Parts: sequence; structure tokens; C-alpha cells
Amino acid sequence: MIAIGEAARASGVPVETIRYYERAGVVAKPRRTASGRRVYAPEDVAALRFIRRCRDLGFSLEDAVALRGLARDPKGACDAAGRVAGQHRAKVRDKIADLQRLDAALSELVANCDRGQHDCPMLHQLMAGPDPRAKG
Amino acid sequence: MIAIGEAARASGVPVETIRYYERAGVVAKPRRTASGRRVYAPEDVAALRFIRRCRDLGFSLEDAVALRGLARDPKGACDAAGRVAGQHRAKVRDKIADLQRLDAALSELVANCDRGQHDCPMLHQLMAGPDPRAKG
DNA sequence: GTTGCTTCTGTAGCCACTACAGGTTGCAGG
DNA sequence: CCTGCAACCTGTAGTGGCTACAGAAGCAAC
Repeated sequence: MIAIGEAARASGVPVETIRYYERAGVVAKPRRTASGRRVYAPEDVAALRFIRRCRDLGFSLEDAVALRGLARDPKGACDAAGRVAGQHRAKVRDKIADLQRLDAALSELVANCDRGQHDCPMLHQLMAGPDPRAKG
Repeated sequence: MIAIGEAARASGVPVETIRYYERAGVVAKPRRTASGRRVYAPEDVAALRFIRRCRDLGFSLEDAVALRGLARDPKGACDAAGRVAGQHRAKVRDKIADLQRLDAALSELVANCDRGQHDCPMLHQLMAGPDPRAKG
């Protein structure tokens, strides 16, 4: 039974974020002392740590809550968890691909730059580049 | 001299976003008709298109505004623009690296999953994984 | 004149926090 | 017992870059 500051240290979740999680319904409301201070049991700390690990892996809070639910459920949780993680990984890979396209486009633009030219080819490209329809 | 809807079509920036850009000081306030409707000149549309291309390349609005300023300035703009773009590309690459680490971690976790096991190794890992100090 | 599209202002919501302001509690030292 | 200070409390506003309304008004065509 520890205070919020110690729970923060033990879970790796900042104090303000713990309170935010409580407000947002991500974790259960902990008990309080007579004076109104939050008091955390070991399982509350475990929940916070679980959420933090999910967040470190890029899962949304919604996914994190779902995974936490699955972790309690002994039946068929592995399949479901695998599906959640698989979908998340697919999104991560999509984003990597997007960023790699961005990197390539930026590299092409920057390549002809920074040589002190009169007319900047990058700025020219930005002014006259792809038309609105070709957005992708 | 066109209305906002046509400016949106011509620039590829949605109407609501154009108004948001105006509020946020990203683009200059356009003239108005007697009844208060916004009226856009070709150079206003060009500015919107410029901002949109910057956004498509992942630049922040702040960078987009800076680049637009440089595009007007004939002196030394290329160097400065190259620096802005170079820094942005570095951030993009950092993010790619982050996401690739995420992808690897997720792949490892998912690998032993989705086989209908009794105890899900991924959920176990999330419950007992890296401690709060080893956050990176 | 009336239908229906466009435009107007203003505000709230998204995500996941983060950072206050302004007050209370708890504990240690003197 | 008093002082001082850290930790805690609630509530609210801000971040970025939109997006989505509500409710009113203008404008063109039939």
C-alpha cells in the first residue's frame, strides 16, 4: 500500500499521468486515505506497469486496456492478443513505409540544395510541384 | 478572385483547414466581399498550395511558414531552406529507426503467439517485462 | 418564393499527455 | 507546538493540426 509518488517510481508512469489514466478510466480508481490521498496496492502498480509497457510498444491506450483485459482472461486470450498486436504491427509498418517515402522525397529535394545557389531548387519545387489531385 | 470552396479545390487544402490556417496566422487574411465572404487571389492559392506540399512532406506548420518566407526572400534562402529540410529529414530518420525497433520488438512478441496456447507469452512478457528504469 | 448549396462564426472534440495555479496534508527538525 | 518543505489534492489550459459540428446568413437557379 503505497502513495502515488512511490507508485510512479515503481511503475515508471509519471504521477500526473497516473491521475490522467484514472480520469480517463484506463485504470481503476484506487482507495483513498482518510484525508483523500490515493493509495496503491501491488496489483495497481502492476496494472500501471503493464499499461506503460504497452505504450512503450506504441499501442494506443485503448489497445493497452484491451490487452490488460485479455491478460486477466485465461481463455483464448493468446489468439486475441496476437490479433491486436498483429494489427498494431501492420500500422507500424505502414508508418515506416510512409516515412521512408518521405525520407526519399526529402533527400531528392535537399540534394540540389545547400550550395548557395541563386534559385533554390527545393523552394521552386514546393512552389510548382505536384498538383492538388495527385495527393497520396 | 475566387471563393473559399474554389480555393480549396485549387489548392488541395480543405475549406475548414483554410479557415484554421487563417486563424492560426499561417496564411494572411484574405479580402472580403461586402457580405463578409472570403475572396482569394491567385497568390493566396499559391500560398495554400505551398503549405500543403510542405505538410505532405511532413514539415510542421511552423517550418512551412518559415519555408514560405524563404521562398519570397531571394538572398541566401537556399542554404537556410536546406538546413530546415535537413533537420526535418533527420527527425524523420530518427522516427523510422524508432518504429523499426518497435516493429522488431512486436515481431518477437507476436512470434510465439496466435497458436492457441494456454499461457500467452506476449501477455506474460507485458506483465513481467523490462523494469521502469530501463526505459528507452 | 423557395429550395438547396455555400459560406459565415464559434465552439468542442481528437490523442495522450504535460504543466500549471492555488490549496491541503504529512512529516521532520527545532 | 511551530515552522518549513515535500508531496499530495482538484481543476483547468495548452500542445499539434486539424475535423466536425450548430445555427445563421447569403446567393443562384427554378
